[in-house]
Amino acid sequence: MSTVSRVINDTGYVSSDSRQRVMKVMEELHFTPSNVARGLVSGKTSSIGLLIPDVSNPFFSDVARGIEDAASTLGLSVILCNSDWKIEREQTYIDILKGKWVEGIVVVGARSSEQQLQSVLSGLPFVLVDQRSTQNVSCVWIDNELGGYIATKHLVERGCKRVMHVRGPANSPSAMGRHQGFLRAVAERTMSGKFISGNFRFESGYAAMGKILDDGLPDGIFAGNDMMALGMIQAAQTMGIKIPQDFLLVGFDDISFSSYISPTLTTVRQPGYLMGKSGVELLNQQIAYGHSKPQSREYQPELVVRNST
Amino acid sequence: MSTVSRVINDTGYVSSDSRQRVMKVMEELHFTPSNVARGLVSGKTSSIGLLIPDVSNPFFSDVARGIEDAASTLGLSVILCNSDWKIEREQTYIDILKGKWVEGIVVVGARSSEQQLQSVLSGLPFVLVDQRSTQNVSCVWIDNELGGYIATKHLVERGCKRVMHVRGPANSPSAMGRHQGFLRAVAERTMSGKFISGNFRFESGYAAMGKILDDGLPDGIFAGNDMMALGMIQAAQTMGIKIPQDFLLVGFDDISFSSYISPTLTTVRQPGYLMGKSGVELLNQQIAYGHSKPQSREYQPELVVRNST
DNA sequence: TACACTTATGGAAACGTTACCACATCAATG
DNA sequence: CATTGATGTGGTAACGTTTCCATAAGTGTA
Repeated sequence: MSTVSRVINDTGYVSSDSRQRVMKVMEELHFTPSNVARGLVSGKTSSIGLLIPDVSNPFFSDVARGIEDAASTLGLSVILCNSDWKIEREQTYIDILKGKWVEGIVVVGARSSEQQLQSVLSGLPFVLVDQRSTQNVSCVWIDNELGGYIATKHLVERGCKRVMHVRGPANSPSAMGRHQGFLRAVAERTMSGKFISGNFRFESGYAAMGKILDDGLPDGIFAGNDMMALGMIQAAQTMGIKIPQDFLLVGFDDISFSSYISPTLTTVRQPGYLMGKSGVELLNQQIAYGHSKPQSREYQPELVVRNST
Repeated sequence: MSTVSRVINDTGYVSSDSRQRVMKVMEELHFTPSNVARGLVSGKTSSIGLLIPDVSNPFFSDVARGIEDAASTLGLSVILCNSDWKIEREQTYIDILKGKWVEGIVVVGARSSEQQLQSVLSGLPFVLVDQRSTQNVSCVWIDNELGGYIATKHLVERGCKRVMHVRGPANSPSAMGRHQGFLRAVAERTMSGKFISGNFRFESGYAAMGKILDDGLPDGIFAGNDMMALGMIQAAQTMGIKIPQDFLLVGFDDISFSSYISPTLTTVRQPGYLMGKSGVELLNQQIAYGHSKPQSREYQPELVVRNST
């Protein structure tokens, strides 16, 4: 019924008499308008997709929370998709999301290349979060290179002579950026910058500590993220190595646990919640204003000094 | 076109000639069938709602991951809703989810009463996770009372004479159960069981440590969850109190950080991932087999002994 | 030949909305 | 009085599928 539609959407002319009658009946029948039917006719489903490696990872769960909060404010629902960093799962989820006519997708820390995403999504708005765009795509990111530089410089300024980096996985742009920042800071002082590779997980930080000890302990270590730093702290504790007495340690991310652990961890803050929130805002602009020019939002990495240095 | 539908759903009679032609065209046009239209006609949207207090909380993000994995296996998408423990937001989200015709809802650690949920959902399948049902509703839970008992008994067996409990918020059934288990264990030894209240967050554990010190330090503390236990560890460290030398500490949940911190935390394990997974399985049974008898799945709390005791 | 059954195809209704158009009433204006 | 504009109401097509029905050709059997 047209009049019912007008009442629900508060559009057009409706006499207050009809309005009241309609409202009363809706109340009685516990009537909830169908978003599905609405979506079919209008093409707007008020849903967006969230493609993220793993919500149970503390950094990503922060991002996810920011995304859901912002989306909720805009009246958008979020469909959660965990890709586990697998391109194949990313593609599968994208197909599903397309079938659901989501209005856009927030892609967090994806493995698929931008070309892949663009071609698969074929026109569906999307935003990259925690990843810089080289093409013409909206994105939210921080300058990982600068972050790596800041972290390393902090170690040097604290008087470290031999610094090391435990970097993230080879195929991660973030890990790459931080590593380059590390190398730049090291080069400035004509120091050598040794590094070993991890996978961003606690266990790999724990394991790294063993390898490092074999090579002789440096006096400063920059860990590619907080989870690995926590692993290193735990390993050091087990080995009787003291932080910051025996070496200084800097992490990256500033997940909440970094300030809950002992020693509290000096780290480079990445505002996950905010980045998620911004991602949705940019996405919403694309959705609302059609194919406007893609925008990027860059956050500055920020050193948070705590007890580990 | 009927034939296209038959090809897509692999149903009815289609000549291999037509099938090939249809598939070829679908390929060329990058055709993805619309779940929205499908949902409208069939009433099945292949989506479920996830109503959870806060995904950025480590225990819940584990649960959420379990839920998404299980749902994905069953071909269901998950719509994420963070309620922040607010009844009002729970209700709002439920209305939204109903409008979206989700096939069911997994309700994790809700504040709304079962009666409220049942009346608002009016027939829509749902499952309670991390909460026991007193009505006739499917649920996945652990015996919090037993968990509290085990934790406290462990302290007593380790030789504690004066034990205390830092419990969770008054309106949380989990907090209540654990507290009761604590009281039972204490009563068995005719000990007095003092307690103070927190809100399950790190900060409240940190704050609790201060109050406890004013009253004189007990030799064993059972914290209502791991986050508060971590807060207490951190506070103790600041105050120069040593764990387990000065007092023993037991937590609850076994979030991953409990084994990443120093001292590693003795705790009562609650299998969040599995509980989420089971929740979806029970929900799916309700969805698939109509209103079959509600089932409940109970997990046993399990003591994990580490260095804090 | 006549009948039944299998295989194959397309037409039409239905799902629950919204957008658009047609129409009706009433008051104000010239 | 005729015209205009504001106000209000209901009919109908459309969105993209699936389900059901009608139809038709081909094959085997009595």
